[in-house]
Amino acid sequence: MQADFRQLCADHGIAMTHQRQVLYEVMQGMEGHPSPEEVYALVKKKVPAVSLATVYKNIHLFVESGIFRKMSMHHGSVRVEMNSEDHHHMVCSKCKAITDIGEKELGLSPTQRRLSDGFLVERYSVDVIGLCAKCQKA
Amino acid sequence: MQADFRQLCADHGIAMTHQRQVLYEVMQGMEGHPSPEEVYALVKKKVPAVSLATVYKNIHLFVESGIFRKMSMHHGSVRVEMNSEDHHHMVCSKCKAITDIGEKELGLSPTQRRLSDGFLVERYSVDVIGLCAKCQKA
DNA sequence: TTATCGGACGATAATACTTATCATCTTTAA
DNA sequence: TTAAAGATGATAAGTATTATCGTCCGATAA
Repeated sequence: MQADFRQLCADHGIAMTHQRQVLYEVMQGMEGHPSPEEVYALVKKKVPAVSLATVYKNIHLFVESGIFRKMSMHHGSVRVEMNSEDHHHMVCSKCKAITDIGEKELGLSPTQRRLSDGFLVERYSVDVIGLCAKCQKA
Repeated sequence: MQADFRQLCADHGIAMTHQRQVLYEVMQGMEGHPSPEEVYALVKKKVPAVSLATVYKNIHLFVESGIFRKMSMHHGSVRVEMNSEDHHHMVCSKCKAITDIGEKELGLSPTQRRLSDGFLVERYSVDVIGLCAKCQKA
């Protein structure tokens, strides 16, 4: 599996380092939209000398090189998307909780590949704003 | 028109002050997604003694009371939506430029009012990620 | 109109998050 | 194996935002 990560790095044109490997594995094991601090805390358990700056730098590197996808909206800090399925987000306007919802379940399948001004579509990202079940009761 | 703003404040349950009125009028005159600093710069021309903190506090107040809508995604700072038409956003994955696109033009009209886990839909906010015309050439 | 009181204001300190700097160490490629 | 390029850790600095607090303003009642 170290070989796997080495290959992944090669495929994405970045150097393979021990810190990056641990960071990648830790992030793979997390769900939802972890913050840099949360990732840092876990990486530190395996590499106590790791620096927060390294975590930030490599999260950005992973995002830029396409290994992970960024989803920073609605949080006060940078977040990375750990759900690799096609999905969107439900955002509660009251408690701000963010829940994933599958593309199919959302029942929204845009097809246009080119929009006004010649904008070339890569993908759609939908936020459904509303009230979660818990906040409806209150 | 001062009476208008007074009424608006009353309708939204907030007190009317000179600073708030100027802030509101300045923001009404801005397009796109101005940052607090940009708003502050303009307000300062009319009320030189205004504090940046007041601008922040009242932008939040306007958003919380429903006078304006927040759209903070993709920017490094809080942004307010000045386009009152129903619309979504096209985000260039290369240059990060954000352009509005009308609801109709997007060709996406979701209808579901209730989603999984009983989530009650208020509205949909769609970000189209892709390449703007300029970045496609380069 | 004036007195009163709660909320709003301005100045600025503090905080949260993120990035920059730089000396040292590790990877990569020859 | 070795030199060059790049990565790391420690920490300073930067950016955006929020908290604090003494003073002042605006809404209400008299």
